[in-house]
Amino acid sequence: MSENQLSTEKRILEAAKTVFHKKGFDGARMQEIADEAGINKALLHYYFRSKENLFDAVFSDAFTEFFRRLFSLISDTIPLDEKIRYICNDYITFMQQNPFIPVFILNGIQHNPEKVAALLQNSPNPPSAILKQVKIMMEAEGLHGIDHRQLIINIISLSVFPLVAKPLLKNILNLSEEEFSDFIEVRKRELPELILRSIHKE
Amino acid sequence: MSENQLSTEKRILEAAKTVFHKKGFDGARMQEIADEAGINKALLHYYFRSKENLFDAVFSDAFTEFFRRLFSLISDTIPLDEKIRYICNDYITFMQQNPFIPVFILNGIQHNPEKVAALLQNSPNPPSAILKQVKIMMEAEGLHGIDHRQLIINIISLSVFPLVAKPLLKNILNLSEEEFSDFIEVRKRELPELILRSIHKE
DNA sequence: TTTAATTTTGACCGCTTGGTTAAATCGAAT
DNA sequence: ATTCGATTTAACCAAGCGGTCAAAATTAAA
Repeated sequence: MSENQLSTEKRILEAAKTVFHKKGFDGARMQEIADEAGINKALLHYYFRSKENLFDAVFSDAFTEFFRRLFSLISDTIPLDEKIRYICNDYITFMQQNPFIPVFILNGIQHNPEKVAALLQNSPNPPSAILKQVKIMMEAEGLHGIDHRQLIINIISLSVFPLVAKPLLKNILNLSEEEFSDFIEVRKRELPELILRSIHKE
Repeated sequence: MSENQLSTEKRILEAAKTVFHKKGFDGARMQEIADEAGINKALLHYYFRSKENLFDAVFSDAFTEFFRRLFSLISDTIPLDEKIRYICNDYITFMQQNPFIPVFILNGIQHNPEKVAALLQNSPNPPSAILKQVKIMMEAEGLHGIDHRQLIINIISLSVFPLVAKPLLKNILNLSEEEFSDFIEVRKRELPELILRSIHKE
């Protein structure tokens, strides 16, 4: 094979990722993916039998990467407050680098709920185990003021949503691209403190 | 016109709303909307010239309703803490009743950013005015610990995101429909307190 | 060099899509 | 009853869609 080229299969996956992330399943065109990969459309079907198959591959990747970070950080053995700082930072940064992934996943769930359920349950860190772990950890630190599930959802909401709604927020807050970045940087610093204050009894 | 029937145009809009909200622009089919409205497909084009036009009508409705609540609540003259309580409650309730709207709007933004910008600027309560108002109000109450824009985003994030990600959360937290409702009810009570604690200097 | 297997292509297919059109139907005014 | 405009329909169209296929090009094995 040639010098700097990736394998054809990898090129296809990269192209499919670009197109599917931006346009979703219904909005994506096989021809556009082929063009993006610089190959013939028939070759897509040679490697992945159908559009559905190709989408599944892209979705699994995105979904796995999205939750691997969260779940592995949560199940780490560092103290709770440090954990919260890590999650906010790590998560926000990841989504800054992959701006289309959150909405892509949200739509993907509606497109095929059963597959998502299967992906979650077959994860190396299934949600049920994570939940139990957080609950135990919070009890160990004497935090009874808030339900552990509510805490998790708060962390995710505050970290994820502003980037999910980025185009909207930029418009509402009238921010340029740089100003929006600054705005997010401030959040990275302040969010953990806000969350920690919300769980420590005063 | 016949007894209990709505006007044809209203019937079309209702049908389009149902289909577009659930499937988005790309996933929706004009034939499906026609069937849902119980009319011929050509009639859609008689009232609205194109799919794009019909979508715009539906999107404007959803978008306007979504932000009218927020903006009118914010610009009300009640005290800040009461305002926050109202927003959390009202907003969460609205989205419980219109589960598809948030993701629909999020996708709509990607589909036609310029139109969204226009809708925002032509609103009776443009964002810039709202922002200024919140800033003044916070300064009047001596709240200098947090940027007013960060506060607004926090409120929206905590209220909206759990319902945007409902199918995912139900799965992760392993909740039935009723249990999820209960979970959200708890949030309605606890969110305002959490937010208020985050802005009052200890 | 010949052979066999794999990879890539262009041309093609059947179907669905948004959209059009001419004719039919209806409602009210004359 | 006739006319006339607005409404509704069935039939149709060109374009675009996902997908197929046989042949060409490439690579590896003999």
